[in-house]
Amino acid sequence: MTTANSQARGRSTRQRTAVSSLLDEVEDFRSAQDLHDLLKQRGESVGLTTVYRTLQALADAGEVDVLRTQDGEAVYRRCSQGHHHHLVCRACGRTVEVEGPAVERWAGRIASEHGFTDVSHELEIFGTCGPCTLAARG
Amino acid sequence: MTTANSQARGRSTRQRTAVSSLLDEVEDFRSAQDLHDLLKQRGESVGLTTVYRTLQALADAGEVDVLRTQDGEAVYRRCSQGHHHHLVCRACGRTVEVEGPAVERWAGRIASEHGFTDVSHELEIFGTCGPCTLAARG
DNA sequence: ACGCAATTGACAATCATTGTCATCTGAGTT
DNA sequence: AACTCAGATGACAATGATTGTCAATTGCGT
Ligand SMILES: [Zn+2]
Ligand SMILES: [Zn+2]
Ligand SMILES: [Zn+2]
Ligand SMILES: [Zn+2]
Repeated sequence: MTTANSQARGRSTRQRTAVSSLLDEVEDFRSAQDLHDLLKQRGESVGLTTVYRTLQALADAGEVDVLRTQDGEAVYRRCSQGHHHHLVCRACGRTVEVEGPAVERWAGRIASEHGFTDVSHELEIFGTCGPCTLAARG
Repeated sequence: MTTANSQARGRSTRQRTAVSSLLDEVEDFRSAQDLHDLLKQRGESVGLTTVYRTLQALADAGEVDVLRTQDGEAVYRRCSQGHHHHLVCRACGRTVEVEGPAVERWAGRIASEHGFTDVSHELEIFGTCGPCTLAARG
């Protein structure tokens, strides 16, 4: 019989461990390619295809958040579990998780008022963080 | 001298007119490829490259809104001028423009609380519209 | 140690988007 | 109306992220 606790997470491999623990250390949103390069630098080389698949699996499992940069590239970040949004610095990528219960309610109400079902939403706030604001002033 | 009123909009060509007036008629978010196909159907054929360039110009001029589908494809729609958000059907693209003054205030407050400046935000609500919900039930 | 299904990764394939560049054309000028 | 030429077009190639393929590898239960 299977050891019951590994919640449909598949086998434990060197590659998955490497990707997962890298995500624990990096705190900004990063592309699959970025993460792949970082792994190579650290000598924990993992095939690019595997990086993509692992990230996808983690995203499906809700363990990482995915969003898209302005040019459509997917970027990943390990976030806290519950539903939340992001305040992201355009200059350096610094990210703060934020919550807005009122926004959640508002979105749900708007959607149902218009007869939409199976509702979800995406909300990101972009700006220039304190340090970057200072840096930009010289 | 130039006729002064054409606000840096470039020349008036058959192709640009075709794309622009197509956008007036279509009310959902559509990809460049979709719009290109629609034009072909209508006998107003326009090169795909030109469709892309025209959409980009319109987007830069703030005359169309752009957002990305879940798989990263850019979709375009002629919207009203002011700041607003969208309620979009995942299945058919049907779109409703929505406003949320409270959300605007919330986003600004959150950002300044964290020392961010030059703030903007993106907010889209996704769901299945009434007709598509019915269709999905058979 | 054994056996096999899950996993990996080099490589090819896909697909939206952008770059190239020879050709065409809008719109002033004569 | 004919002339000019910078801006515009479009067929085609190139890019770049992501996904598909499949033979070789490996985790893990036996
Ligand atoms: Zn910053
Ligand atoms: Zn939310
Ligand atoms: Zn619909
Ligand atoms: Zn807003």
